[in-house]
Amino acid sequence: MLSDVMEDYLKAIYTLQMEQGPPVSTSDIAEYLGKTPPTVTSMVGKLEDRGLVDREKYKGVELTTEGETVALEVLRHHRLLEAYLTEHLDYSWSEVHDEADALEHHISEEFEKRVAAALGEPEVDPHGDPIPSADLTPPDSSGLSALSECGVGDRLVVARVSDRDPAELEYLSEAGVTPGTTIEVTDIAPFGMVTVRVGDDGREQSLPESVARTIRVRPPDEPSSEEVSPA
Amino acid sequence: MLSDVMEDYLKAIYTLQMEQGPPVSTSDIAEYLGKTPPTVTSMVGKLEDRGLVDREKYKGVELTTEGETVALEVLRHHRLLEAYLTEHLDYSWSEVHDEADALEHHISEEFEKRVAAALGEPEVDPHGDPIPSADLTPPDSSGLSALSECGVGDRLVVARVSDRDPAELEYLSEAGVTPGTTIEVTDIAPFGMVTVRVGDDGREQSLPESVARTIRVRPPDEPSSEEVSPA
DNA sequence: CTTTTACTTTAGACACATCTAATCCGTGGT
DNA sequence: ACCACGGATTAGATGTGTCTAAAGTAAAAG
Repeated sequence: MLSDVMEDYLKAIYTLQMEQGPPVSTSDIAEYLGKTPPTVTSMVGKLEDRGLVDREKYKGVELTTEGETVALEVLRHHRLLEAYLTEHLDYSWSEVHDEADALEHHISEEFEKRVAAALGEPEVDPHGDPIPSADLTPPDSSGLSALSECGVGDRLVVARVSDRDPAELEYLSEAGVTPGTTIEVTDIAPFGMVTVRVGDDGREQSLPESVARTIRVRPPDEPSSEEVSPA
Repeated sequence: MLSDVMEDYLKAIYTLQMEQGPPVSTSDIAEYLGKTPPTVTSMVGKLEDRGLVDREKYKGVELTTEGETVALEVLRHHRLLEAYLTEHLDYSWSEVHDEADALEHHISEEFEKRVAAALGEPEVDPHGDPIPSADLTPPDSSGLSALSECGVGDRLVVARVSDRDPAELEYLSEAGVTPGTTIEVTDIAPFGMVTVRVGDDGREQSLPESVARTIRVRPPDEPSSEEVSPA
């Protein structure tokens, strides 16, 4: 049996691994979770004892296959909940994260199944994040790049936005920068501020580098993917 | 801030007070929650420090108004969840209790509001238990009696059944003994076994005293109440 | 090659919820 | 009245997750 807290650590390590690749440092985990580094050291030790992470002292940690499976399970819960709350309980895009965080550890396998069925076995959540499949094979996120890495003139489709900061989500929602929307980069300022033309109505919108870094984009058209359709 | 565990204690004390009236004994709480008596003594002390229960040592405890409000809030969550799971996620009558127990401590006020709205502000859950109103005034359960206290020949309407034992619920569901159903007591055996004719199809069903004690009934017809209608 | 600096880990403490073992009421039986 | 017995409480220990303060390590800067 794994505690809620352990699940949170595994989810955090997974997320950080996705963002920066392994190994993940103690202080990054601490900052991500709002804990102190000694707390993280202690917890990571317990996770190692259970075979959920590999660790090299003073270097960092990496999820084992088993640890990754747990993280994917939690992430599946989280993202199914986000999708369900948005679709069936009238939550807005920016409200769902905290609710899903609170509930993700406490739903049964049965609940997970029924929510997935009610949604029609979706493959992405409202933010565009991929929902791990029921068999918990790692989802493939290749083919995406960060908006902050793109150049002026690039035409792109928004694939994913971060769900961590409600204020940022609110802003992006207003701006029309949502998964499935086509955008074009019109300017990049020296300090990283990216300006984009959004969708068909030609609105221009500037985004600080810190935000652009959290937006994942893919090339437009090319009939390869499926799910997202501009509403 | 109150822990999940404290909420469970308050809910347990509330339930026991409803069943047997105050004060509630340490060992009854311990048995209800599956804890040992010293654990309960210790927890009850903390609840007293916070002004949630009144206690007389070696006698028992009773909820304060504040403690009762917390219990009602938790109960409202629990019963709204039971109703929602049954109505919108295809749960059966007997499956909902454990899921609701796990989730009741972790839903936000917002979630509570939206679930209540999605259900049309219901006043009873699927077992017939009254759902405390949003303002948390104590629900009125007068006018109900236990099936085990009734006499041969009585015609009654089932008002509530206990949601504690899934096997019992399964059995009652099979038997057609559900809230809103009209029944007639046809026999009472010396050791308390009650036999009833159920609904319109004249099936007879015998229920041990331990079960009959958990079924609450009210007199039939008399246009006074509203919500339950035999489906 | 040494020193500084940034980060990590160890040490020690605390709060919570739980247990077992031992002690302590209070009441019902004699 | 007394005493015994059942139930309640105290005492003391355990496990988890957290913190602050102190010590340790590794890598960059001089």
